[in-house]
This record gives sequence, structure tokens and C-alpha cells, in this order.
Amino acid sequence: MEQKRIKIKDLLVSKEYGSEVNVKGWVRTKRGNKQINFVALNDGSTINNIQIVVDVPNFNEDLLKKITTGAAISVQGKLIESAGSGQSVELEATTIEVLGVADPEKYPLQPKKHSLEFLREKAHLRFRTNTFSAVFRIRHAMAFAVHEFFNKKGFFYMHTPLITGSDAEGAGEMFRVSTLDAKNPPLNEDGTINYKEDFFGKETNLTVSGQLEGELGAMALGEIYTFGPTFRAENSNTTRHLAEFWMIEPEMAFYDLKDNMDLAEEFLKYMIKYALDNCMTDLEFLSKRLQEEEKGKKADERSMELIEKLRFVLDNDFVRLTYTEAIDILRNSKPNKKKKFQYLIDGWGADLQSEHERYLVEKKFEKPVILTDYPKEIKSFYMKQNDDGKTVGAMDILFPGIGEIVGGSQREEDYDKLTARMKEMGVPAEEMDWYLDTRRFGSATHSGFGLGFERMMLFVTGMGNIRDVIPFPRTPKNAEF
RNA sequence: UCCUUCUUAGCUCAGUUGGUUAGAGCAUCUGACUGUUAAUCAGAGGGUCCUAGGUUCAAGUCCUAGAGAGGGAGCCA
Repeated sequence: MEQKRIKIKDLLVSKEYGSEVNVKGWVRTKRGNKQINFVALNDGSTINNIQIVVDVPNFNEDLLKKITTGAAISVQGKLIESAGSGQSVELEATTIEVLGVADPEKYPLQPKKHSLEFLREKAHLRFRTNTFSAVFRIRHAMAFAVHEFFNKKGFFYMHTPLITGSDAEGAGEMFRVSTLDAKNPPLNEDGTINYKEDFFGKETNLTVSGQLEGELGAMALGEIYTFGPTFRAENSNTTRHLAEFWMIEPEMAFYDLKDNMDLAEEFLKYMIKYALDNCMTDLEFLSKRLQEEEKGKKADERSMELIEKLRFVLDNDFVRLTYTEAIDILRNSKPNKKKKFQYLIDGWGADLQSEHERYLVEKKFEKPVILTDYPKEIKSFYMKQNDDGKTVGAMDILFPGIGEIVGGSQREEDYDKLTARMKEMGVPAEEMDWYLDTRRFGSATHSGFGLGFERMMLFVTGMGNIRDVIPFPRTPKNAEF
């Protein structure tokens, strides 16, 4: 009689030697000789494999031939203490069933190391590798940690729309949503497209941010957060941009900028701690992988060991400084004086380039930095205008190796100041009447921020390319699978 | 979008100044081996040298265009 299936993760810590169990999974490797075969089997529950010991004379030769890398098999067997070194337990097979064969001539994943670029082209199968199964188990844990953190704090998870009728969010190029015939759209008399005929009777796009809707929720429920997909049609080709990514956007009534920073720092540390507490075997694997990869580099070019890096961020306060202070530090910095920066800092007002952010985070302070109070000219219309008339209550959190991971602000709560700023920046107030109602009726101090989930994933897993921390990346010219 | 590097076997790569039949490691297959750990050893099969033009007696190698990929920059999360 077939036993109930046990997951390999549970089996590996089981001490019930002699018990009959069933495991199902995918073959990683098979090796051996005419008398004995060893099959490394993985079912995705853990990065570790169970070693199946096959006494060859007891099995049909054709059956054993079908057990190749990638095949799905079901094994009935006896759990025993391993006779070899390298694992503590193994499964002595009594019956084996091949559930699905994998032609070794055609199966793309070979029992050897593959490049991340190659696996990106095989994104539908890369879950079956150690690296990607580790990354996506951690991704699950991080998503769970997001909800756990906010739920514990009494925040409400709010679903903001993915299709938006507003094009004033001001966070970048948008993807049009339309059911009109692209070849023959209905036209107005002046030749422009008549969107009154479209599905929603107006121009609609995929959301670039749930923030504005999130503010509506916060100004009633108190503290809310969103966690959902976000779409940007920017032609960005970098290791840290996606056209479709997941963003977490908390929005809190009665929080000022400092409260906002405190929450963001606590949140980031919570996620890191969650990974350390729950994903250690996967982190250890990724750390080892990273170190192998960096073996070729010089000692001073190597990054801090992954787990050490996570603990370091967890144990240290983030540096907090204003934009103005940052400019002073940068202006007097060695690379600026020696003209090593590509963009030299000479005055106040310009946006920081990534070389400047990297200097602050990786050279000067060597820990995460929260920059606040940016010039109003380089920030969005909804940010709280400071009393100096020059800066706004913005805060960006910069992480080593990643750059900007969080962008947030205290929101402008004053109706007159907000509308004046919208006018200056050409934001159409008529379309935003619903948003302005929060300032008309019961306005109050409130703040929020956005965290790019995949950027957090980059940091926690130590992966170098954002395409490798989301199952099916969408980037310019690429929407496979 | 800009700058830059790359595209040769299933994978990772080598291929000299333009010159005979394009190589290696791994993977695959076959064989050997009674406990292997990326098993080991021996052998075999495997090529649209990214695509299209061009220069030349002769192009994987030089030139032009295109496609795709990596890295960096900008935009940002």
C-alpha cells in the first residue's frame, strides 16, 4: 500500500529510521554502477535533496533508464541513516514510479552550473534550479513578512485599482488600456482619437502608483498599505528596473516625516529579520554562490558576505541627513575635489546622480542612508512644502548596491498650497478633484512611502539583476511566457 | 534612449597577421567500476561560426546594416 506523500523538507529532519514513506519530486542527478544507483531528488520544499538509494538488481532496467535529470518520480522506500558521508538520512527505494520522463537530449537544464543569462531565457524551467528555487522561496517569505508586519501594526491592506483613469500620478510613462481597434480607432472631428467610444468612455492606463488612492484610504481608516503590481512604460534597461513590478505603499494619517522614516526603517529591518529567521538554508546557499562568483575579483572589490551584510543592516541605525547636508559632504569629498565624479557638485539644487548616492552609502557612511528635504523643483507636487520655501518633506532611503529602495514624503495637507503647486507644475486640478477633497474635508498631517519589492529582493538575496528576483520579468522588448 | 562589450557544439568558452578538415571543458550517449556527492576512468556522436549584404584568390576573423544579450548612464521603486 502506498504511503501518504511526505515533503523532503520534513523527511530530512525526520528521525523515524525504518519507517516506510513516499516522496515525489524531480530528479537532479543520478549516478552509480550496475549494483547501486544514487538519485538526488528535489521537490521544491527545500533546497536540499533527499538521496534515493537504488539497489539496481531489484529494479527493471527500462524503469531505471527513464530516471534522468528532470524526470518526475514517486519513490516508496525506507528511511535509513546514511551509510555514506554527505547526508545524514537517505531513502532506500522499494518501489519507484516514473511520473513524467524528461528526454536528457532535450531537457535544457543539465546537471552542471548554468549562467543566469541562459536561465533567464528558460525562465519557465529555472524554478527547478537551486538558485531560483531559493530566490522564489525567499520571495514568498518576504511577501508574507510584508503582510505580517503591517497586520501586527494595525494597518489595513487596501486594494487600489490597477486600471486608472488619471494620468496625473506623475510617476512616469504609462501603458494605455484600451479595447479600441488599433488599426481603425474612432476619431474626433480634429483627428484625435475619440476615447468616449472606448470601454471606460475615457482614456485609461495601468497604474504607476497606488499612492493617491492610498491617501484616500488613510484619511479614513488611519493606516493602510497597498501591495500590488505597478506598471511603468519607461524605456529603462538596467539591472534595477522592470516594466511590471510589485510595490508596497503604506500611507498613514497623523504621521509626520520623522514618523514616516521611523516606520520605513523598522519595516525594512523587519523584512531582513524575517529572512534571517525563516530562510537561512536558502540564504546560506545564495551566500556561497555569491562568494564563488566573486572569487575572481580583487579583495577590495568583493562585497560583504550576504548574511553578515543583512545582520549589519539589521543591527545599525540608518544615517539620516538632509539634502543640503549631503550636498556639503559631497562638495568637500575627495572624488569631487579631485574631479573624479562624472558630475561634479558645485551648487545647491541639482538632483544627486547615482555616483553621488553610491559615495554616500558605500564609501562615506557604509550603511543605509535616509536623505530628506530635497529641493522642491526635483520632487513631486504632493510633497509637504517646508517653511524655507525651497525644500519639501521628502525622504529617500538609499541602500548599498541598490540605490534608492524607498521613496516617500510627508504629503502637503494645505489645500491652497497644494493647488498652487499643482498649477506651477502643470498638474490638471480638474481631473484630481476627488484627490483634493481630502484637503477640503478634514485634512490632516499624513505621510507615506513606496518600497520596490524587487529591489528589496535584490538586497536580501544578493542577486545582481532584478530580472532574476521576479518569476517572469517584463522589460522593454521582453514579455515572454 | 545614450555609451560600451559581446553573439562559434546542448552549456561555458578558445580560435594568432585573413590561409588546409573550426577546437577544449562540461553535458549527452556507449562501456568500465559494489556507497556515489558537480562521482571517476575510457571512447563516440554533436557546428546555419546571430542574420543580410560587401571587400578579397581566400572571411569565424575585415567593412556596412539589422537583430539579440551583458555591463554602465539617464528616468525611478
